Order: sequence, then C-alpha cells, then structure tokens
Amino acid sequence: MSSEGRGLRADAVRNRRLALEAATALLAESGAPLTVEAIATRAGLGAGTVVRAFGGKGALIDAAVSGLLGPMVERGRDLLGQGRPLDALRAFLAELIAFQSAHHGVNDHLGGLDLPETARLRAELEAVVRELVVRARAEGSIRADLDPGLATTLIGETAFAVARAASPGLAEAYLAVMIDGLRPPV
Amino acid sequence: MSSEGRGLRADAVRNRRLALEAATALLAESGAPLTVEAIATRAGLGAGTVVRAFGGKGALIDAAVSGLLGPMVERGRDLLGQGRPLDALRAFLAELIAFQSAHHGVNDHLGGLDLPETARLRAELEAVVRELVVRARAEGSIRADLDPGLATTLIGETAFAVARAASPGLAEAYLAVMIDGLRPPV
Amino acid sequence: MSSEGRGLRADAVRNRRLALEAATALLAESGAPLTVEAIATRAGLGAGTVVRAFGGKGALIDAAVSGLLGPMVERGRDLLGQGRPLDALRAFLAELIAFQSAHHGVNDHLGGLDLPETARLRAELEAVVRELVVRARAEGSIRADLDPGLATTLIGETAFAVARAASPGLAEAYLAVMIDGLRPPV
Amino acid sequence: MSSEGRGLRADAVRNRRLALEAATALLAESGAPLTVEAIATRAGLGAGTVVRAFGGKGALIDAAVSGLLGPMVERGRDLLGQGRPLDALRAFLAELIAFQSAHHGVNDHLGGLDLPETARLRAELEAVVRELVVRARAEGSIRADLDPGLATTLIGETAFAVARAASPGLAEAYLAVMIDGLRPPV
DNA sequence: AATGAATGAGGGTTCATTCAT
DNA sequence: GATGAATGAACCCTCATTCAT
Repeated sequence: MSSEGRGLRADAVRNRRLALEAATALLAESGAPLTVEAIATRAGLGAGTVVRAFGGKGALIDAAVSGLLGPMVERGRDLLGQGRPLDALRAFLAELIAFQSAHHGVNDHLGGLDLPETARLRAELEAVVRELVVRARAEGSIRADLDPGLATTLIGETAFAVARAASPGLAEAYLAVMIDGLRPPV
Repeated sequence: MSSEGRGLRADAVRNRRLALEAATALLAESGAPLTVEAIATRAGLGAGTVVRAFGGKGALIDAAVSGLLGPMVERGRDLLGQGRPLDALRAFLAELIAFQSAHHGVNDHLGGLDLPETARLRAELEAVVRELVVRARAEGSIRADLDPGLATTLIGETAFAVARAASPGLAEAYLAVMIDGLRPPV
Repeated sequence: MSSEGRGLRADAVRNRRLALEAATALLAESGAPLTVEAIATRAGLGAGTVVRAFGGKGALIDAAVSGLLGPMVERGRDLLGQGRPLDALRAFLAELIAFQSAHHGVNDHLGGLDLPETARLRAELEAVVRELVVRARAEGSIRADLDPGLATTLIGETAFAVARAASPGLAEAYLAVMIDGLRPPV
Repeated sequence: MSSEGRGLRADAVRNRRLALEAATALLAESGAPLTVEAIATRAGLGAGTVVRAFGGKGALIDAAVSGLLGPMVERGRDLLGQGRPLDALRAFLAELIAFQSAHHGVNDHLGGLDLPETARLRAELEAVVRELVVRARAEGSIRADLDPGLATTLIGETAFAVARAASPGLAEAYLAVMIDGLRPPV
C-alpha cells in the first residue's frame, strides 16, 4: 500500500499528512466542530487546501477514519493464522481497542457523510472477527448455542463502544467478561 | 400569568406533546434530517411553534431523549428491591435494550447539542446499574476481581451499543454472554 | 395560468415578486453580477429568502427569463390565426423585439445554469415562428428557395440579437430588411 | 532586460502560443469550463505559467478573442477596395461568419471579463462594415431609407448571431435574405 | 398564541492569483 | 523561468431563530 501521494510534490504530501492528522485529532475530540475550516486551522493550512487535497470533506474524513481502521485489518489478517482462535480473538480485540482508544473517540459529527473506504474496512474487520469466531466455535471454545453471525455483531458493536469510551482498565474488564462469557458453560 | 410548566393552556400542552412525539419519531430514523422544520412538519405544527414550545431545538431534543430515558430510570429503581441482584440486572438490561431499540436508533445528527437533562438521566441510570452491580458482587454472583465502577461503565457502554444496533436476537446473545461473563469463574 | 403563489402567504407572494423583478432587472444589465446576494440586495431581501422562495438560484433565473418569454408565446399563438402570415410574422417579431428590448438585454452570466422552463418556452416560440414561416411560404409570400427550418432559425437568432442590442430604430430597420429579404425575388 | 513583447525568450514565446491555442480551443467549446487550470492542462503547461505569460486570465482571453477578430479586420480592409461595395460586403460577411463559426462558438463563461483589445477590434470591424455600407448606399445598391449607422449595427449584431449559431446552411440563408433586403425595393 | 416566511451566520466548494520549490 | 500547490475571497445553499401576519 502506501501508494498515496505518488507523484505529488513534497509539500503536497506534507500538507496531505497535516490535514489527515488534523482531521484525526478532531475526530478524537467529542465536542469538536469537525468543519473544514476547523481542520484547516488546526493543520495550519487554508480552507481551500484541505478540500483540494482530497477532493471534498467526505473524502478527507474517509481517509482519516480509514487510516485508523486499515492497520487493524492487516493485524487481524496476521492473527488469523496464529495460535488458538479464541486467543487470537482476544489478542485482536485487545489491540483493536487499544489502537482505537489511543487514536480517537469517533467524533459525533460524521452523520450524513459518505465514507466508502471506511465502510469497506469495517466490513473487512467484521469478516476477520467472523472467521475467528467460526474457528473458535468449530474448535469448541465458543458456546455452540451462539449463532456465529450474532456473535460477530455482538463483538463488533461492543468492542467499538469500549474503544470509544477509552476508560482506563475498561478494555481489560471487557476482555475478561466477554471472552469468558463466550466460552461454553461448564 | 401562571407559572411555567403547570398551568399551560390546553393547546400549548397539546403542542408540546405533538412536538415531542415528532422529535422522538425522527430520532428513531437514522437517516432522517432532524431539522426544526422536519419536526414541525411531522407534528403538524409551524416551525415557530416548535421552537417557542421548548425555547430552542436543543431543549426539545433534550426533552425527547429524556422522555425515553426517564421511564428506564424509574423501572430500574423498582427492580432494585426485587429478586436477586444479578437477575434484576439481567431483567433491567433486557428491558432497557428492548425499550431503547423499540423507540430509537439514535439519530446521527445530534452532534454538538447540549442535552443537560439527558446527561442527568444517564447518570441516574448508571447509578442504578452501579447499585445492582455492587449488590450482586457483595452477594458473590459477580466475580470479585472486577472493579464495580469498571463493571458499571462496561455494562453501560455495551448495553447502549447493543440497543442502538437493534439487531434481532442480539439482545439475547448479549445478555447470555455478558451475564455469564460477569459470574465468578468456576 | 397565473397559479403561482397559490396558497402562499401574502408577504411570500410579494417577496417572490420582488425577487423576480430584481432578477429581471439584473438580467438586463450586461455587466451586473447576477449573484444571489446582488439579487437579494436589489430586492431588499435577505440572501436566504430568494433561494428559499424558488428552491435555488437556477429556478429563480429560470422563472425570471420564463416570465419574459411566456407572454410572447401567448401573443404568438394569438397572431397565428390573424391576418396574412407574413404580416402576422412581422407583427410578432415587432412585438417580440419591443418587449424583450424593454425588459432585458440578457445578462451574460447565465452560463452553466439549468433553465428547463426557459428552454421549453424557447422551443414553443420557435414552433410559432416556424408555423408562421410555413404558412407564409405556402401562400407564396416567402421565397421558395428557403428551407423553412433554416428560415426559422435565422429569424430566431437574428431577432433575439436585435432585441438584445436594444438600439433605437434598430427594430424597424431589422423588420424592413428582413421581411423584404424573405419575400420572393421579383 | 529586453522590451516586453519583443525579445522574449524562445520558450516564453512558445508558451504564449500554447496558452493562446488552448484558450482558443476552449472558447470554441460551449460547455467547457474555461478556467485557468483547464486552459493550462490543455496547453500542457502549469497554471502559473499561463497567468504569468499574459498577466491575468482576462488578458489571455482578450488576446485569444482578438486573435480571432484581428485577421477579419485586415481582410475587411483589403475588401474595401475591391469590387462593388455590396458584393464586397457580402463576401466580407461570408468570410466573417465562416471564420467565426469555424473557430469558436463563443464560450458562455466570459461574463464579467474586461476585454479592451477585443472591444477595439470590434469597433474596427464595425468601421469597415460602416464604410462598405456607406459606399454601397452612395452607389444606390442599398435602400436610401436606411440610416447607415443603423444598417451597420443591424449587420454587426445579426452577423455575429448567425456566426454563433453555426448552423449548416444558415450563413447562406442569412446572406441571401439580408443582402436582398438591403437592396432598394423595386 | 400559532403560523410560516425572512433572516443571516456558517457550511462546503470553486477558482484566479501568488509563491515556494 | 516553469511549476503546481496554497491561498482566500466569493459563491450557493442550509437551517435555527425571529417576527410580522
């Protein structure tokens, strides 16, 4: 990957990065405006620049959120082949929550925006989780009375909620409870 | 001539109710506009009437969301004294999720709004959950290695996420996994 | 016709009219800006008002230009059945030029605008001219070596150009030359 | 170090030419953007270069349009001394329309631009037409009841309209009708 | 008191011009 | 000197609020 900015001038690449960082930072702040002007100001750029650099506000936000989700998809793919499925799932969720918590709390103002790349990565993330769930279930480490699709949705929704909350110790508590609850009853 | 709230003219009361119902209905529709005009149209009122009835859009939305949370607080208070704490917690979460799912999917467009009453009720809801958690833990039906505050936050964040998702069967899966995960390991 | 404004409040009707008049006036001034703000200022209204009243700048301009063309179409329809075709054509062109000259010089800035009603009326105007041309030709008062379609286009393009120029005496000169030139050579 | 216009470096001359050709080409396309960037892209130059080469977009467009009118003025001057005035006028109009039609349909987006050189050449073109009209009238080949100034304006406005329309056969129809109409009535 | 049209600040976007590379 | 990215003013439009009807 990392093909972005190919052929662009050095300053254009730098400003793309600045705009992305500014957008990512504002995404993390729950009450922040998330307007083009706010992003531009924080990036130290003009308003027109951030629009031109991405072709529109939507594309910029899409890139910012995708930049947060992308590495997680890759990490999930790696974990698919390592260790026992439930352990891999736990490790994956731990990393996902840690990473998301550290980088953003998902700003509220992204209603009505079209984020195709983000949607795609979310779907891929879900696919990874689903695969881990299916394998763990086949192995007998997840209760059989739980539909894999439901379990996937459950994990997806709750993990993101925990990540958004970004409360100290919450991730560990979540993992302990959730992983334990997924196991077959004794 | 009369004090506010009470003593309102009959039509004023009716308009407040119509506006609230319209706002609540729009809150449930994820892609809906949630503008004052949209609320007024659905309520069969004029835009000015809706604003005047509550003093601003923020207050109206606050009232609408509060109207959804309020009964839950009361129900939680009732459950505090009934049955074993973990059973009460499970029942409470089941009702909370069912109620929230049925009434709204939380419209996306409420970023940047100031919702004091909603915040207060959320705090009260959390207090109820905390009390249930503390009692269940004292009784030994929740694992002792879990900080009650963390458990409360965990439940609050995940339960709301599950309610928002409003996926069929998800609530049951959530309750099965979460309640089981909360229990002390065998 | 004249159904516009049905059900609107009196002030809304008045402001629609003010906005239309302002837009029409600016259309007449060749160097004028023709921005929404300019129209609003001339109308003594707010910028948002003129947009809301018509649903967009394009619709406003469309309405303004259509308001100038509409009566001409009606007048042309009336003339279709009166007198000899070439006389009717001359009278029609005279009125069309006089009316257009008096009301506007067609502002330059309407490139890139979508004006469906204007396009429709232009087509109707052309149809009227074509019918007059066909009848006059059948009667032998227009030279037979002239394709009716070409003659229609010729009249349409030149008449509008003459109207735009709005030069004193130009219309009379145009009519004298054009009508005479259309006659069969002796 | 050298006087402007002359003595430009070879590449500067080349870039002026490229920019002019690109602007001329875009002028011909009715729906084209006619932005500095569009011109630069078509010319294979940078946006800054085309601006610098002419000192501004207005000057560039002025030069492009002037480049189309200039040869016509020269051609008109040549025709002034050749043949009978009305024949020369007819030939001149035919060439003018053919040339303008071939080279541009006059892009819509040139509203609000200041084009002094274009205005000067238009005035010169008009002077040529006026001279032809005056001579033809003196000779008796144009009806005496037509004011020469009016006839000039009439010809100028209508000929440009016909050129803009660029419809097949329209020029011939125009010339047949207009020249015939200009002749004294029998 | 309800109405709904007017307001005007603020949003995203475009584009002629400037300027660092 | 050419480049093309940055700039920022100006554009059209939305919408919470106000106010004449």
